[in-house]
Amino acid sequence: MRQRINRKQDPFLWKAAEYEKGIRILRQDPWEMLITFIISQNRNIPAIRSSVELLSTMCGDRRIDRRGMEYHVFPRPSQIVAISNEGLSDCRLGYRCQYVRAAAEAVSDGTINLDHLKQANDTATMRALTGLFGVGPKVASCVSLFGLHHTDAFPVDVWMKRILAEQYPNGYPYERYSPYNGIYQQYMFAFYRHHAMKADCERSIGP
DNA sequence: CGCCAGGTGGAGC
DNA sequence: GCTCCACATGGC
Repeated sequence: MRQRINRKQDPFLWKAAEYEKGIRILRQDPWEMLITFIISQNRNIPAIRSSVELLSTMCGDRRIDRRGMEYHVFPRPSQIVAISNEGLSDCRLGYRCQYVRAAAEAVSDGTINLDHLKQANDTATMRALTGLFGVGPKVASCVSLFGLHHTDAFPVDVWMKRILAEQYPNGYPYERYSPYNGIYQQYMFAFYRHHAMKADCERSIGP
């Protein structure tokens, strides 16, 4: 995946790919990606995890692991549709309650078929996903990349906006890197976050 | 306490 | 098209 990155042409991406070469994109479940990324908007990671746990505990199937520990799997669409508004609100979803419900209903009643989108082209996929209430380009591209394995999907969140502004003030060469824009986005994102974290630590604890 | 968080819909231009 | 802004809630 790194072979088409030119060291002199794009030193930032080269270095990011070198540092983060072990990173992998999983083939996660598109339905779970859709709901978790809807939940993720305008929140930090601990708050996102909390809501996903609450939602699963509230209506996901119970299972017992090999050590006898009980846990809940991620709910199916019909299970989320069945939750009352009060129940959804108890998951601390805030104003995203209506987005989660709308998405669950659309998947549940067949308005959108996430599995079919695996074979669809990127444009059709983005159009279908952003047609859902509460799903914009960021969430749609995350579902495409992590859930549908569309390697060219390029999620732009607050961190990617910073990267693009700092490292690519004259524009990012999407065409050059197609169809691997999503893979390279992951290199850049991880690299930037790791260095931002490191910088934060050094500031707070000293050199 | 105030600001920010892996954004989006809606209003106004 | 584009630029503002409200939005619920929690972390720090």
